[in-house]
Amino acid sequence: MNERKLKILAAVVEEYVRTGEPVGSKILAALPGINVSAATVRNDMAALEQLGYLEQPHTSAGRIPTISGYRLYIEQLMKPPGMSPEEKQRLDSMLAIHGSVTEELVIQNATAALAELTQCAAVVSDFSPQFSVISKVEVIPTGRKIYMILLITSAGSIKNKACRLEFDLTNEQLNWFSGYLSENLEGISVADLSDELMADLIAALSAYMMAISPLVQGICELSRDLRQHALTFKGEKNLFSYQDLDRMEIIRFIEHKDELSRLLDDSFSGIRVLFQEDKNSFVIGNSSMIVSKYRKSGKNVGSLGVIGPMRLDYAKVIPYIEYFSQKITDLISENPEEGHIKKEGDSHD
Amino acid sequence: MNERKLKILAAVVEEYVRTGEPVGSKILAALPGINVSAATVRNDMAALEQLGYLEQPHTSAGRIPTISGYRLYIEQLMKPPGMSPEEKQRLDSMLAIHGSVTEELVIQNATAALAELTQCAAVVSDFSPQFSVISKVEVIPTGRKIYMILLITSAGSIKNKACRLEFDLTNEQLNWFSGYLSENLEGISVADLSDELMADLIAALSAYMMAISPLVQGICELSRDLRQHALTFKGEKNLFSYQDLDRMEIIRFIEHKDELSRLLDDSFSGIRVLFQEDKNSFVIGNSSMIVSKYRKSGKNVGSLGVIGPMRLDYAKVIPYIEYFSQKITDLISENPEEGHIKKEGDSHD
DNA sequence: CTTAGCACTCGAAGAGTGAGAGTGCTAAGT
DNA sequence: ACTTAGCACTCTCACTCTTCGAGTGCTAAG
Repeated sequence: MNERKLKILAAVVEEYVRTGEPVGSKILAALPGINVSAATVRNDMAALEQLGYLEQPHTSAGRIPTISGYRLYIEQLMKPPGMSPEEKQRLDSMLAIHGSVTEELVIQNATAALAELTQCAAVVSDFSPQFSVISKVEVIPTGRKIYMILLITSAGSIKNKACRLEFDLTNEQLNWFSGYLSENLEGISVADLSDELMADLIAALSAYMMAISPLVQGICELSRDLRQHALTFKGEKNLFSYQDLDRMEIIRFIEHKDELSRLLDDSFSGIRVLFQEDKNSFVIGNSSMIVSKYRKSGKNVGSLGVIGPMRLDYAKVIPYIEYFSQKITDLISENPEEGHIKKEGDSHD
Repeated sequence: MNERKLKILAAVVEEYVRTGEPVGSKILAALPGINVSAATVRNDMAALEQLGYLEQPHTSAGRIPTISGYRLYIEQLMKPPGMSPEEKQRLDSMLAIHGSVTEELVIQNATAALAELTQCAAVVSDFSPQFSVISKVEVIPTGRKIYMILLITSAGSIKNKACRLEFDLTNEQLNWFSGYLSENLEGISVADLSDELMADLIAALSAYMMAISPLVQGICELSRDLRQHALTFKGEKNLFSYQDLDRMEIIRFIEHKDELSRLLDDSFSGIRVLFQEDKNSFVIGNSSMIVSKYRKSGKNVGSLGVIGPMRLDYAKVIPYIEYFSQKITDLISENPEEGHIKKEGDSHD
């Protein structure tokens, strides 16, 4: 395995990603940087095929990279072009759409930006809400026996739910209930909103349950919402533009969020690239998935990534993902020394 | 244009919708209800082609309906099977998912249900928020110079936005501002939240603007959000499963919501069916779009519909749309006599 | 170790063919 | 006057056959 073989492998990957056609020895020999004849390239390619990095769709076609080929390219061969300050600024401005004040917005914006930039589907599994604290609980009558429950967290996200009661509450009842909730829930960490805590709440309120049961149930549902981290897709429809991804598989993939979710929540660090290694894998055939963790004050609190065709400009896309996950980490981390929410236009280096 | 020709046209439409193959005279002649020979059917089909209701993909193929053919079928020929009480109940239960307490939820659920039932994309343009009233305005500090503005309407929808100020407000300032907003905005109809009203607000607060300008701006944005009715899609991805719809066109269509929005807001009554009449139309080729208005207390306040292939079981889908739009009308109308929010399980006939 | 030369392989694209589905027309039947 | 059987005709689809060319592996010479 010499230098030149690696160079040829890299060239095959890049050329195949660019054109979508199997790459032949003639084309490679003509490439700058490869200063040997087609015959030599052929010999090297035969060796690379032997090693499992390349394959031939059929005897008289060029070579295409195998999964191992892509792996080797991504891990050792590709040379991501450094990002220019202008580019960084462009990315930053995409993050700041509508002045993302809350963590949730930061993360959602970053995911949408990633989908847009890469023309792939982007996905994020955010369980940072679990590490926040209930900062406010309100019950607001909105007319006709309907009451709105609001839960606001320290991370700035709002959950709400409307409930219909059998009877209207008196002001006194409302104030009491509202006060009780504030007393007992505000300051509690979301992770501690266990079903037991909810059961306690229900027990404590049992005397009043007849009247307010839908409200209590609403609160339980909201707390469950908060605890379970949501998986969000952006730009799924980008996937449908790629010829080499099967529509049915895409739909299956999008609809089975649970498997994806399990995978994203796996603990790992750095960037991870996944392919459909075997037919039973839930990853879409001919697709690749690149995921990265982001952190909040040192703890892993979510993963984001893109799903696209295997023929992907990894040298461009991977740095984007790295940049975004680092950026999210900076923006949502609590320690102002190591990263905090800054205004658009500030520099981040 | 006699009875039999109409029967044949209907049969061609139904058969073509079912199989996707051009329909020949032999198949038609064999159909129950058509008791003439294939030759006679051929003569009639030739006449229907002359009249512009049918066309031949090529000389030796069967006939397929033209747009006019579909139109005539939809307007006069199809016989929608009446919905059984069980079916109505099934539809009703789809509407009640998660006990749709607010109008917004009712409408969103109905749209999702429609997409699911028809396996098409469903779309809704809801401007009912314009006819509701601001019932509550709150400003809630959520830490670190961040304040959350909440707008709640009488229809039960919540809009919120987080704003970052330069400095923290004192309790006094917060109470004053909060009170001022309640005083001046609560009870105002959303339709009246004009830019002028906002300008007045800004003028009145000018003395304090330095400190709270992001908040005021946030309010303006929220009021704009409320006034402009959102166009929502559900199940867009269903469209990608249809062979005869072009992916690129689908994407173009979904991304250009403005044209669609213009069309949905057009005033019309009853059900409207659209096809791609000419190549410049923004409607997807080979697709059809069926839209219907729903009302609130007599006023048109939104439209919902489905977008699917032209080969659609109109006799099934159109009644669904009619039923849902009527149901929404019932559920969101204010007059309890003619329709009001009822609990799941109640009857609606 | 590299390269030119060459025979070989195999898919893509085009041409040719037969089968089959469907038509329009004509002439006979009711 | 309308319906129907019969028939010649048309045109696509699926299939085969063939050619073309890109790309290969191997060999032998540099």
